[in-house]
Amino acid sequence: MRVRFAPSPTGALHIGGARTALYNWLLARGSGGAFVLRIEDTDRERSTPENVAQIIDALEWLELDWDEGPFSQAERRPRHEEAIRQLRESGHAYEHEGATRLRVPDEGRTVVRDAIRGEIVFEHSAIDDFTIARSDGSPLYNLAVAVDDIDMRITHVVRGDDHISNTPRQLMIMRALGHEPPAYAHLPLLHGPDGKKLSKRHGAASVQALREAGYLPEAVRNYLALLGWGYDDTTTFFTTEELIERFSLERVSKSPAVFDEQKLRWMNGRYLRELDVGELRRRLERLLGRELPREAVAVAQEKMQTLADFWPLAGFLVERRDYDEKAWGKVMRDGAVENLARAREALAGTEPFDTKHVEETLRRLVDELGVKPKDVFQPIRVAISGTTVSPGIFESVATLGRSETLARVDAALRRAGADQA
RNA sequence: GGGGGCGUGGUCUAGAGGUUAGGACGCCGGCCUUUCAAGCCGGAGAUCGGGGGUUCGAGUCCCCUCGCCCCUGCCA
Repeated sequence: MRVRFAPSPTGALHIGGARTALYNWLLARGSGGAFVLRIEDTDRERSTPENVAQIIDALEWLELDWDEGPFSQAERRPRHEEAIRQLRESGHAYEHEGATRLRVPDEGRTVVRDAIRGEIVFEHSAIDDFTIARSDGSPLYNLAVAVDDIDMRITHVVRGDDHISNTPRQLMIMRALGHEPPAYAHLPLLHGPDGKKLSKRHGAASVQALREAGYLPEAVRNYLALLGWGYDDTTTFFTTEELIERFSLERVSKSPAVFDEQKLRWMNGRYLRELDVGELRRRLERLLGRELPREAVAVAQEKMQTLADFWPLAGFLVERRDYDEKAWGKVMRDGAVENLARAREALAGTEPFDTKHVEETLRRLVDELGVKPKDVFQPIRVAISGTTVSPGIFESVATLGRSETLARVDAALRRAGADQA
């Protein structure tokens, strides 16, 4: 099996393209075949080196490696011109106002045998003679694709649904050139929440945006695999090996799917929690560009859904930050300040200062004061984290350490005192 | 306009004539409980786009219809 991913470099790779690449890659890896990367850059205005680099970058991040390429379609122009010449000489194409058009017979039909949709019939009467080369001689999309797929000995063309209508044209070119076409499979398109085909206009849905938002490539692969494909009625999580083994075109659905970031977040959280702390720390440090204490990472892990969640949730374990005024106002009232002062005394004597002993200390204090747990815990939480949401309070306090915890509590007590005065 | 594709809860899907239409995300409630999550338990939500047929029986087969999307470019 020889498959290819042939994006046109129009900017960041969006998830629709990423899914097409993934499916092709799964097919190649599952069959022991080859995955060819070809950049469709014959439109010079849109194809910039930066855009090409973005695609390569996205594929690398997704860990979808290719066996051949990247080939530049533009660089194959001599071969395309040769094919155009051949078509004109054989009478399959003719010149019209300087451009070259393929002669489409009025009679007959071209049948596309699609692995996902079955046979699709196109009556030739509905297809006009179409242009295969501009008047300056440069080859156009349908010609270049047909020639390249033949030359690169592609056996299965797996691409988006939006190419179905172009398929009979490409088939005609291949046959006019004397070649048997490969097999085809057209994937349902990915739509935005507005129901339209996904494009750059739906901004956030690019691979680079997902990376920046803190998603894991393995989670993205799993999620993307399920957008348009299903294995059975219950399995949701697949290792990449399982995807390679189980993926098949026969089970690809026919209807368009809508990208749902909430579900991706959920799935990403599940993958995140499976990571060992060291690995999670490495990934966080790479994303945030700074070193992080292992303990802070361990404490935050169970509450993160994306890597980007770490800082807002647990950044206070790394550096002090300002109080959230709403949180302060809500918690630092009634007996809160007094409870906080008592907690300070108790923690000052806690030995050793670990999670277990911090918990014992604070729970004992709750008993002594005869208040509800949160009357003691929340003021501490606000004092050390600045807000009402944080990882577990005992772990947080222990991770922060005695001196830093006491310093922050003291600062909060001073502020509370100033408030009253 | 012409051609093509698609239509199962808000979303992703299972279903290849006989199931109380299954699962997942999200949502609601409960448990847990130190906040928020996670986890566990439970719940609401689909007359399978609509209408006709065929059949003892249709989401599954046939016809019609509606809706959405794609192509229709000297873009890809």
